[in-house]
Amino acid sequence: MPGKIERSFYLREDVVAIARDLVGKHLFTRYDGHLTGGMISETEAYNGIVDRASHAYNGRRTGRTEVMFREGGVAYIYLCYGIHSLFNIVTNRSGVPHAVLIRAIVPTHGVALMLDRCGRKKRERDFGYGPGIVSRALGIHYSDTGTDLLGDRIWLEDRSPGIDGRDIQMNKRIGVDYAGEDADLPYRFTLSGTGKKE
DNA sequence: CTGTAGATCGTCT
DNA sequence: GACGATCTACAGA
Repeated sequence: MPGKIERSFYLREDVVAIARDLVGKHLFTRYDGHLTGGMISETEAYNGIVDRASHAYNGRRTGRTEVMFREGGVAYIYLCYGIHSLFNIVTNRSGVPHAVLIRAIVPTHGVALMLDRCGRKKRERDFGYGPGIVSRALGIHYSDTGTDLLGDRIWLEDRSPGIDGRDIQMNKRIGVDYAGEDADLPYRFTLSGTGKKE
């Protein structure tokens, strides 16, 4: 399948640059032969052991965060608020726990199935916005953590070479007030016009 | 339109 | 035993 993003993309040093580059890429899943996917429209970078907002801050290495220390190109998915599976992409080489949270997609493939998974009757304009919704729509469960993103279950493709850097907005991350000054770092990237409002 | 309460459970203390 | 990298429903204006 041409266009699948290769390992080297995930192995780069700069997780913030990777988060920016992921905006406009496509994320796909295939469960039981059912293809669903969309264009990534919002991401957040989590910069490893020096980032108070990261689960791996200060080298915290537990059963849950262990997968973040693996070589880039695998999924880190964890349960939030007992309800939501949040999907992250592990980056950098083995031992460096960098990750990028996918906060929103613009659904493109298997939209009817995604609506059904989310219990929606019709497609609202902002369907696909929100990290919990992204996983639910794509069928991703936190038990999928560790899945290799070069396999045929969850993967990424480069289908939008025309994304203009000027269309990507940079802002502070959401829901990380506990992180002190690091909560103000401009590690969130949004494609213009795809936010929750407007 | 805005604000807020409640859901719900794996993980870490 | 407390707490989330959240979402929805519902109340009030």
